[in-house]
Amino acid sequence: MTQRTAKPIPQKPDARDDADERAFLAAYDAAEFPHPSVTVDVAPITTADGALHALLVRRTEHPAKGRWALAGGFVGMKESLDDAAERVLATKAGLSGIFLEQLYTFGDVNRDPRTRVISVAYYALVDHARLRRAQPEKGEVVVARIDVPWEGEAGGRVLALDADGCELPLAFDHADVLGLVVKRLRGKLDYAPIGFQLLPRRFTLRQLQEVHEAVLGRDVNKDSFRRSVLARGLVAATGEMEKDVPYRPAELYRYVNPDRARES
Amino acid sequence: MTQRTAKPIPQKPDARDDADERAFLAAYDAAEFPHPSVTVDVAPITTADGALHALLVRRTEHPAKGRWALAGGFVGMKESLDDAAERVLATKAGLSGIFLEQLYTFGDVNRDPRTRVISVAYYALVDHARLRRAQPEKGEVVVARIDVPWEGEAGGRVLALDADGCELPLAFDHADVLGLVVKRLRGKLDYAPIGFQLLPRRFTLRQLQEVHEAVLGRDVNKDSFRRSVLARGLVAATGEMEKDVPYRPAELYRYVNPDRARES
DNA sequence: TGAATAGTGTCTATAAGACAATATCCC
DNA sequence: GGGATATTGTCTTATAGACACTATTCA
Repeated sequence: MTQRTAKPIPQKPDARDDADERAFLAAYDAAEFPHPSVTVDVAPITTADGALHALLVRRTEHPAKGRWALAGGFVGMKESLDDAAERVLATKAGLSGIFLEQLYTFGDVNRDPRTRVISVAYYALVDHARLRRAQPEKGEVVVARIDVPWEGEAGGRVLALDADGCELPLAFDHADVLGLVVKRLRGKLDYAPIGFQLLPRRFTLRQLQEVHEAVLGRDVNKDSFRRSVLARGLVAATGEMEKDVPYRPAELYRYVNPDRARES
Repeated sequence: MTQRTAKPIPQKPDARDDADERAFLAAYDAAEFPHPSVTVDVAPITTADGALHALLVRRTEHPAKGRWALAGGFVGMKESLDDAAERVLATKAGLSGIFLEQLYTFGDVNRDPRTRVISVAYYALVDHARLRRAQPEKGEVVVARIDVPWEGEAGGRVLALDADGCELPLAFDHADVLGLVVKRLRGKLDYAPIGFQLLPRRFTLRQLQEVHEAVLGRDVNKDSFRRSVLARGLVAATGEMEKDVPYRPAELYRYVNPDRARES
């Protein structure tokens, strides 16, 4: 899912230190001091109608009851952060097997009224049709348009809007999280192959361009976009053509991992 | 320090919901389930002799006693992550008032042999002279050369070397943390003003170029580097000149915040 | 045939790399 | 003066944007 995985820690073969360390660990009491709660919050993101959209879940319990939130949940004691994010995405948003990456960890003292909660935020990228079909095990979800009033490239104050353009009230600091998602995606789009994650496996170059425009929030030059995408060798033509379009159909492309080892 | 700060959550003025939520919060017991420990680990980074260096502290206690680690500590219950990082940097590394930014959160289940520990990693950028002078309240520190065997742009397996080129054994997953620091710095260097953080307030363009070369791990073209730095308006000439150099002295420049609001 | 978009070719402006020439310091 | 680096200027090359033109589909 991400490039971070634990490597076994090579232990120095020193018998005295080993016994010493075992004794220390046996006496260690993790409950000696109070610990904060740790949650993961996942923002499932897609593009549609030239804008970024996110799946939000309605909170049925306090705190922030009735507001809209990211898919979140507490991290289990025997569960890595990545695993927790995957689980939350599957149970709270009904999505599995999609691109998922850690974003940032939010740890201000009063960000949750219950108690001290530190939240590790993730974003998930998925094509629009799949996000529309997503149904969680229970609860109400909405695919909200994420509106970032233009503040340079920053991605500042964020609004979530429903299909009628009405603002959806967001829970906790989730507006901040979504703002940072937008900023991160804008920053990564140029050098990381993330646009493909927002499309079905086969796509036209125009669709890819529209994804880029939706993420960046501005038009991109058609000619140089096509040139640079093709020149970088990130896509391969399939020979198939678009169907059921009222104009000349475009060729379908697919994403190719250029040299096997690519950053996630 | 970073751009993330809590905004007050606007509460819907609904009297019944309010009372409802107060009752819920009063009954909430944060200790109902076991919680992981949360730490911050800070990597103080500088450049010297054409390479990245990091300040490491020797562990005097188990676990990983005797090994070298980042400056770390547990996050207090009434302390934000950023505040915790600042405190740890001041007490464990003897550095304050320098650039500090969150990197990534490491949460694999067995990354610490004591118990479940989730670590929010930060990096701090400081000029070389200042890092050399850093003295923590107690404990032994070293400024280690960080050696990243070339793996494309990735920043992979990492070695920490002392002044004699001997490998310093690293504690926990801190080699992974340092690898990600290098990768992040290489990625940000081109578009974020972080090179300046690794230099004193006044510096020559050659010094800035040497910083870029140390971070990127490769030579950069002198002419176009000077051109692009000057064209972007990120630096301003001071009129002062370098002193005590055995060749023609270069002009000293300083970093200028181009239009007030710049990302951190 | 007309509307709409796909796809190609060419020209230009801009940025990056290469290289040469001159300037300025210390020894 | 000699050695070293700073600084400026010019030429070449790669890339991005602009624009024109042809191609292909459906209505």
